[in-house]
Amino acid sequence: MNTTPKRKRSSGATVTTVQVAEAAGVSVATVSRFLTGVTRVSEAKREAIEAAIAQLDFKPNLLAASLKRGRSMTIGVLTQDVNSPFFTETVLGVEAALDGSGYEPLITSVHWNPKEEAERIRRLIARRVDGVIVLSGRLAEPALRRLAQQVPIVATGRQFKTSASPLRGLRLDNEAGGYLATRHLLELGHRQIAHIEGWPGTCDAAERLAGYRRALQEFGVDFDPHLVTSGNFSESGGLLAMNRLLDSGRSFTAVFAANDQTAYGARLALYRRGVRVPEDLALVGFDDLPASLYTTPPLTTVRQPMFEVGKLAAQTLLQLIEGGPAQPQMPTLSLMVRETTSRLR
Amino acid sequence: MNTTPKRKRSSGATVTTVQVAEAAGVSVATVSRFLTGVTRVSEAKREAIEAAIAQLDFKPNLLAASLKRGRSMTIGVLTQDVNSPFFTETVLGVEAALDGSGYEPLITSVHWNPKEEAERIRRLIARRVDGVIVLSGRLAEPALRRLAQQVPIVATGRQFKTSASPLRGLRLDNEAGGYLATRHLLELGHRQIAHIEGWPGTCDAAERLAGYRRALQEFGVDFDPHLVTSGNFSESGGLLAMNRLLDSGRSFTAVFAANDQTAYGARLALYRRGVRVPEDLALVGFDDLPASLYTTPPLTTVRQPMFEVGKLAAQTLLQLIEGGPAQPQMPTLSLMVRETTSRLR
DNA sequence: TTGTATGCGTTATCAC
DNA sequence: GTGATAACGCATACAA
Repeated sequence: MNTTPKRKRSSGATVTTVQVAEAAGVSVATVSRFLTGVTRVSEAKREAIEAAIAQLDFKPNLLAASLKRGRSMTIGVLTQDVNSPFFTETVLGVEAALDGSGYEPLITSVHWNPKEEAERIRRLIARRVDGVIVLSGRLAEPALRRLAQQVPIVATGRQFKTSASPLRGLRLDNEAGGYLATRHLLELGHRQIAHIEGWPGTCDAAERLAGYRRALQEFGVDFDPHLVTSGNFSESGGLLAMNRLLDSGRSFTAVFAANDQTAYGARLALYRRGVRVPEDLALVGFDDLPASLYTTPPLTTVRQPMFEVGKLAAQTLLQLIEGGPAQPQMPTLSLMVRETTSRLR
Repeated sequence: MNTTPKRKRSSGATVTTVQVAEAAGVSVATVSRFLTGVTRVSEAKREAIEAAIAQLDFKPNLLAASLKRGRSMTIGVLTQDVNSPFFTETVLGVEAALDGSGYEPLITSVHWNPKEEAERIRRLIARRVDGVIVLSGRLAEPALRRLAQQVPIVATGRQFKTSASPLRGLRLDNEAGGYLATRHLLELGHRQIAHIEGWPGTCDAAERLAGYRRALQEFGVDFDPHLVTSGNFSESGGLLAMNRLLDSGRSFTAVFAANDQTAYGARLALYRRGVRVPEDLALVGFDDLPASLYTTPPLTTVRQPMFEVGKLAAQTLLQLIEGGPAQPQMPTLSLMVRETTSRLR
């Protein structure tokens, strides 16, 4: 130990259970019992301890407790982008589910970087989190499975082969969402429906496209590859894609964008060119971000119940930690009909 | 200890430095030195330790290290709403500043609730975080100052009387922002300029209003209280306020909204009534949220450099932790002229 | 450079 | 119900 007392807070040295015990005239064990509530403590000692704690301004050290217990009562939450409503809404759901459970979330963001993702999980494990929730992770399944041997993991937006290891995937039916969006347009009379894809190569993008194709087929509309152009789930991607579509010379009366952000970008491209929505062109998004209620006009979109997904992820993880079975039932997608779609005239 | 081994991971019992030391044929101290890098270790032992670590799949326990060191190398970040771009952008700045410093952020959200805020900080202290960053906190100064005696705290969106305790406030000049927004409208020829206030009673709201009044005065325009109506920094508040303004019968050609979200709501009210922006009415926001680049049309707004604020907050906190002086220089606000404002015709 | 011994603050085991 | 005491896993003062 240093002789100089390492710059402590004003109150001087840290006060520990030992000092509380001394001041209260009991043993540390009793103080600990009082704190954890695991065993009954007599009324007299209880009061003495309470007084001592108040007088000394004692704050229990969770670090020490966690070390001893072997559990930290924290769960790590990895988000790709703290700046995206899509993720933050899920985090809200996680927080809601954890509230009152005794567990606390430890949120970090990894910026869509799989290497950073693995590194973060390792550091969380080093911190001895009791479980990890990965939102829309990009880490390969084998790597994830290896990590799951050290700590239970629940990942959203993914599916895994087996549920042997404490690893669960929570995946919404994106194909059904794409189908819902496209069918809505078809029902409104549209037949020339373009699609701005999501990030090429991702499951989400592929499944939404598949749903789009299934709806077309169901209505007897031929699939036209020229009406499909790729985006990247971002506003700028949507803007560029919309411009490409407009410049292609193909005619179309509706657009299904792979997500809301893509739709926002597409909307701006249309505004710039004086194309009215929905009079000249119908537009449907995917996600139902909070902002979609206040776009001009409010966006028709497929609602992803991310709050519920977050809640479910946390509940599933808790079950995994307790050693339960954990076979979660996924919520379903729904269509939010607003003002960017109207009957074809 | 339980006789049942408390459900350990597949690899069996946790592997510690002791076992690594045994396997490598050295002492625990040497293993520790290898891990921390505080002292040189001979090449031979170093290799032996590395081999042992790899073979045993050893993961250092940060909890134990933190307990021993008295520092956890984590800093707590309190955000009011993980779901708001305003906060999440600040968090990004914090992460950027912390990156490479050895410290890791521990993010939690407290939903604008001062009681929860205090409780969260206490729990963070229990976890022995080395510092706390509070984003737009609502906790009263005395309470905050008391907590700051236990751990250094940096709070954004606030100012404090003295800098005696390890507590710093980081506040942007909101008055200057309100002035900037209003002057822009005045320069475009507008004279009847309405204002939708922020949350009544908050500093931010009051200062932005003050800036609005100063600009009016500077241009010799009388302040008309009927052109000011209160909002609450949210979309729905902006929508309601805009409707009130429109229904009041007063004439005005421009609106300065207290923040971007308010402007989004106002924009929707205008769309619903067929009022064109900016042809019929100019609109200015405050914050420059990422979404404001993609509204229809893109929103003219006052940019709050929240990323920089987050960075500055983290840097200031780090200095506080090291015991430095820490008198941060705040960045300034700027106007982002986009497409919701035009010259009065 | 390396090893020994001790302690960080708490919880859990055991005997009373 | 209560009190000694031994861990939890790691870092460091000290001696070598």
